[in-house]
Amino acid sequence: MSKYKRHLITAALPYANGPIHIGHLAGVYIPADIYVRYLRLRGQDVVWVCGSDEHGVPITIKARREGVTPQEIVDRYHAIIKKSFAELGMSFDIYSRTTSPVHAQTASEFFRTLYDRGEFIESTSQQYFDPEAGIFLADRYITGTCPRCSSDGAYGDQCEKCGSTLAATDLINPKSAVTGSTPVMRDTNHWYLPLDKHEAFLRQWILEEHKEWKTNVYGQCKSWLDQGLQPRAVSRDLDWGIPVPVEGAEGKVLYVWFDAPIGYISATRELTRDWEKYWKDPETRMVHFIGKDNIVFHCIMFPAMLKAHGDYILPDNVPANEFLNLEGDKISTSRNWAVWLNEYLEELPGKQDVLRYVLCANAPETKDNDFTWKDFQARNNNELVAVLGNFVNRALVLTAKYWEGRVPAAGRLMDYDRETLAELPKIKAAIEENIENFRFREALKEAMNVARLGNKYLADTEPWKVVKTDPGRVETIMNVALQITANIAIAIEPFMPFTAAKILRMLGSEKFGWDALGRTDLMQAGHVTGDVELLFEKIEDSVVDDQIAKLEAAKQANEAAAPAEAEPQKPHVSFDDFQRMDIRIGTVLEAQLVPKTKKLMKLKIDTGIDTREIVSGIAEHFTPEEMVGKQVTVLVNLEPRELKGTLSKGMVLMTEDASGKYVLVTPTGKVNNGSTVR
RNA sequence: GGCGGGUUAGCUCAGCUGGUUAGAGCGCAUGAUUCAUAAUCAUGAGGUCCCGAGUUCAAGUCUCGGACCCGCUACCA
Repeated sequence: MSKYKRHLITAALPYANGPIHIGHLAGVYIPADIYVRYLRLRGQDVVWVCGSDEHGVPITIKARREGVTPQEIVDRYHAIIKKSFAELGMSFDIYSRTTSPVHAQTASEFFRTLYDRGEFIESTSQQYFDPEAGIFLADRYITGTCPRCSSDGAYGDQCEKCGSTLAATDLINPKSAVTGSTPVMRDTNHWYLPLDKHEAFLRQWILEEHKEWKTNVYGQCKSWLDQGLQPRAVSRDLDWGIPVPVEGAEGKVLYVWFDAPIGYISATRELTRDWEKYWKDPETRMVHFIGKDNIVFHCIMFPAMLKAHGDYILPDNVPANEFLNLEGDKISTSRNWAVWLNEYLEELPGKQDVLRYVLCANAPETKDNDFTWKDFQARNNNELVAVLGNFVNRALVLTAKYWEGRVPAAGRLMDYDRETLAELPKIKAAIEENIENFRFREALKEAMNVARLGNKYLADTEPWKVVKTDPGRVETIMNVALQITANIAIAIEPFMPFTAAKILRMLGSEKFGWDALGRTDLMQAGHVTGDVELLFEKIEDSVVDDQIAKLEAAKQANEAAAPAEAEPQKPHVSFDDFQRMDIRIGTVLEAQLVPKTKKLMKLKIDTGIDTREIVSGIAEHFTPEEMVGKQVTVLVNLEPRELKGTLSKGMVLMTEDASGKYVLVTPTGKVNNGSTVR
């Protein structure tokens, strides 16, 4: 750390299509906040930037589904996210957004610089253009008749009826899904960042020079590098995003993964005129806090972009965390299986530090971890209340009782006093060592050891007894206890800033710097402490029971209300089109898993016409045993296709339930094999 | 299937470059204590370190094979 003059810390930009949940917090924001607060306490020059990631396709889809503009979607979630972060005490220097004008300018300039230097591969192709909307159409926004199976409603990238992978130009009678008008062919360009060109550099930089990165990060990078990097497209045909700053690129925007990391730069630029020294001076140390899903973008793609640009520094470390589960299940927005930060803050007011503590103590640093409300309660009651809150309370209550809140003078220290106080610098060193190596849960444990030390000290010295025989000795004991209390306020500040502030209020002290940690003269004799209050309160069973019940209820309500997610209707087909499909009822005679695949099952089906083999992607939802004997609905004249060595002749029709499990479409009564569906 | 990560006490996790009786917090048991939100302190009981083979004087730690879990990716017509 010492060889750097300043620090630039980034936390992954949350995607503005939903609120923040505990998984985001435990994986990214709480560790980052701890790290930043620590650096600031040490008096380091540090800038922490973040903001909402507001471009990309999912936001446009959500907007369309709700019948509002993408801007309305991102405005809504940006506001929610920003507010809840602030309430939790996330100490960003700036929380910006990628729809800001500064970002548009920054991202454009960045792209343009690479473009002008010839860092992109430009690939020209013929692509459909919607003359009515005035935009190029992404493949998926074109529909038409499939050249293979003649069905209507095929998409420009593939036909969902026959499964053929198509080029949009193959479609017969193409239509724009945006306006319904007939698109025309025009030349269009896309830009690719040739990652392969930077492979040698990346290999050296990561695999040789950053062996200290976390094993998951290093391993993931090595895996990508060993497989060989490919050019990656950095533009998309979309009307939501930063326009590609090149003449004739109407209707094209920067790919969200090109755009988003530049958001870090933009945010810094919005924050300070001095932004360049944070991004371009090699004496700046940059650290990206992210989740494991972002490793490739932050370790391969963004560094390649920065390197191609040439002026920028590269990250010194990318401490990616694993994922947090909730009550044994994956956190899922679509299934509403999550603890949302904005709701937590409303329902458990004043408990910011409890959440910060629990999520840090249980952070998924090396592997996926589980958050349970029972654990939340236990950590609050058995650790925060019993160990930390209790010690601070004991020290202050005794002081209030014996000397009306006046700090007593320390007399002659006994060996045990000295030994106890000598622990403080050791704990300080341990916290530093752990935080600097991104081991926050261990660091937090060390910080809590200060309170444990205090509890033990009081139990061993027994001031409540000694006061009857040797009041002078008790003055020394309580002085020591109060020094320990002041040390706690410093040690926990990065982790639990609200509690640290509360302790300082109770002590009647101003904030100490990190260097004060370990000192034993923080509380001066005669100083009068403030009013004593409880740091934490016990959490009753009913509180966590309510939260668990809420989770279950939300999940069930979500499943019941599943139709809200129904796909929009596809374009009309003619009766003739429908009649071309030959759908029959058949019976499964045999079923077996296809070896070396996860999803495929080979079925032998009596269709009434014949007995044929069909390979179906249902192995994760059914066992072969339960398939045998079932009547199923089969599209029998689907063009045969070879799958894993078997010619699959037809398709078994399925739907899925709210949880995503496949459900067979079958007649309600027994019918003859070969009966047609019409 | 390919690749990455993981598998250590009831629970959640540490164990760095292989080396004495494998650690911590919580939980549990017993005892002490009463200043404190019945909180605290001490002591203790809990482990075939996923399985198998190998290298080594010595393996939780290295090598090979296998099982299971989580990601990314391919297969889903």
